[in-house]
Amino acid sequence: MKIATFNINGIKARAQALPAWLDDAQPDVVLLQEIKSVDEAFPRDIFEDRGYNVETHGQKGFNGVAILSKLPLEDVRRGLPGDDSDEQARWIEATVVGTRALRVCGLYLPNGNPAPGPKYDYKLAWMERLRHRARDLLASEEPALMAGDYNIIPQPEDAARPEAWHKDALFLPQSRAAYWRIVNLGFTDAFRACQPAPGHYSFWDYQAGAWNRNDGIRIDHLLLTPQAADLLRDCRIDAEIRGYEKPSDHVPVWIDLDI
DNA sequence: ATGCCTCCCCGAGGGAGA
Repeated sequence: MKIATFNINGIKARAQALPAWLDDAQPDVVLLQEIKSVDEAFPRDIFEDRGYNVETHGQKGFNGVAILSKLPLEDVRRGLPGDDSDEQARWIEATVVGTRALRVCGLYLPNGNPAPGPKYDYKLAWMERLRHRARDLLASEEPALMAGDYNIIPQPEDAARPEAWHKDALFLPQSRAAYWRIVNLGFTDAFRACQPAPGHYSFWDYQAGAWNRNDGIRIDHLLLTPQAADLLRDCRIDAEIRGYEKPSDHVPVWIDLDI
């Protein structure tokens, strides 16, 4: 089973590039971030015509997450637990019903800049809520994953120019500590498990020719529970589509699970 | 680089992103 995460930076702006990638890559499940659309305006037909079930958790203007799945989806839940006053659409989860059930969680973790400030406080608070959900997910002892745009550069080797990010919310020690506090509960970073080498990125800024200079960062991650990690066959980044027509600033990261 | 693009809101220029 091929499962991808992809921050598309607006469904309207990606109405060509996203289907083109789907037709080429043929993922079974896709976790989308930054759909920047309300549920009613999401172009479900594009995906249903290709055999995907579609579940969205959108909001007007920005944020918004979705799940596409060729297999049935059950027990869909929207919103990260822990703060009923949080109205930002950054979390959706569901069970993919195949030969064996797989719980998939799609997330768009807050950027947090500028740090310090209220946006950074929100990021750290959101990560603490994420830690609680992660802990419960591990306790289930089922194959499960949390995948999406984490807005975290885990290690210096995950940035082409780590020195440029030292004061950034994506790389501050406090941000990385919060990320590792979650991973170290018992998750496997699927990409690092398959590819130990530095120099692999999932985001390149639109500005200053970042793609042409390969000035990237790796911030889109798939974290697997032990029961899912046991099924991991491969993990790759489809970097080449960053150079295609009207790309997102992120590219897809995907895993192949033996399920 | 406290921002060189791009996306969204709308129907001008500002917020947000990373």
